[in-house]
Amino acid sequence: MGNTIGGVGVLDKAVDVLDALEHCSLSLSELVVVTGLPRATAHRLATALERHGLVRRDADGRFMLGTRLLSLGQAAADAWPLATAAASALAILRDETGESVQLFVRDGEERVCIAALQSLHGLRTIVPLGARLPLSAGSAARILTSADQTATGWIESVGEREAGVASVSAPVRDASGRVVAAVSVSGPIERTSRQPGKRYGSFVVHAAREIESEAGLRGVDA
Amino acid sequence: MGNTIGGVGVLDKAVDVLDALEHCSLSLSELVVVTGLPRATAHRLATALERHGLVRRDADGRFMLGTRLLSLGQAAADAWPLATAAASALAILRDETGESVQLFVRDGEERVCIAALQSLHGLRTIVPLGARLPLSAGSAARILTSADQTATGWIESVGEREAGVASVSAPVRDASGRVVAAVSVSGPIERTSRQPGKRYGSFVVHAAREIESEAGLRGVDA
DNA sequence: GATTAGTGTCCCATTATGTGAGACGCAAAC
DNA sequence: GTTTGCGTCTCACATAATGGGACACTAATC
Repeated sequence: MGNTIGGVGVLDKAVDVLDALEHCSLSLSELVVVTGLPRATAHRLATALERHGLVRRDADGRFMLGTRLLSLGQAAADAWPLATAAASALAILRDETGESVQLFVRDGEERVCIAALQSLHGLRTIVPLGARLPLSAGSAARILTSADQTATGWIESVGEREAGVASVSAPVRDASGRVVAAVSVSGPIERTSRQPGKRYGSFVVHAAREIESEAGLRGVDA
Repeated sequence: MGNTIGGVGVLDKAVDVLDALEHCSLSLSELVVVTGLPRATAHRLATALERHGLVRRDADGRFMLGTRLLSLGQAAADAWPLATAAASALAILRDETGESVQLFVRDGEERVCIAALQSLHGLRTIVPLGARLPLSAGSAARILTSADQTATGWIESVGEREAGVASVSAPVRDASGRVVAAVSVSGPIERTSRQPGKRYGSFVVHAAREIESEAGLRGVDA
């Protein structure tokens, strides 16, 4: 009733408030505009969230995301054993290739970046931790959607998800062979060339094996 | 009505659910036990949270923190300009001292770790990002509570907050001189000695100055 | 096979709960 | 002084959350 989309219950509205605060701090009035909630309601929800540390206020009284989200975010990251297991392998991969590297998992009809390290170059691809990307484009997306073994063990895409960006991805599989994640290297076409797989493919595949053994997915190391 | 403490509204109960899931994944029945909520209510809340990505379910249907918290956590971290500004100074401090380093800010009657790098030693202090520590103990706590200038510019504590752990902290101040954060180095007494300030004090103070100029708190660099 | 105990899911009458227009106090701007 | 904006709080109202209990299902136990 009233609200356009995605918000009828208290909880939905509360999430709307958090969403609104995700990108920048907001005064109450701004919050009202962004969320479309009545002033009194927005105020009540925001202060309720503040009571739980999910929202905090700066010196000027503006609302912003609270510190509780730091620990919850950290805990959510820990809930993916893969992400921690992949840390060192990703660091090595980043150093080997010099480009940004990511670890994606499927989550519903999207893919989520659960670990990422950025390239040290000035010009680089940036995929922030927690970013939700479509399952319809990008080499990692194809890894996560197709159950097939690729002949090479990796898949490349050039300018598919975003213009000027190329990427190579390899599947991370569990003991039963199911794809549980995708490791990716991505960077500007100018550096990666139009055959990124040729250059980075073997590194990515090796990183995937490394992650599997580190996470204990494949039993014994090899 | 009903619930013991801290939960009467939907929102409070929803937060209870998130709290319950912070440390481990839970089946519905376990969630019921932990939160004290009726089965139907716990189920409704958990699935509602799932709809928003704040909760997800593994293959067995167990509830755990969702991927949405990754991006919210990331956004919450970005909301502290200090944390990002401090990144390089903290890395240098960690390398100089070899010990774990943290950046704390006051949040209500607690202090929160908004940035941390762990020592590379096997034996090390671990203060996870987002950790909430008391304002009553530890060198960083004293920095955040006392507005005074210390003669040395740093404060040390030995075995105060936790046995066997010593730490040195220095204040990070804004343009008006108000303490906005505390930089800390902490490690096992065996390595830091009982006078950690002597060894690390100047490094910590220098890091604090570095963070101030990087964050633009002090106007011109110096 | 029948029984029991344990899941997760869903319904629906009841009422507790959140609602939001409007009043209020306080600044700063005009 | 007046006006305009802000955040905050109240309170009669009815919407929206509630939770006991029914249901389907699986896995032990008899």
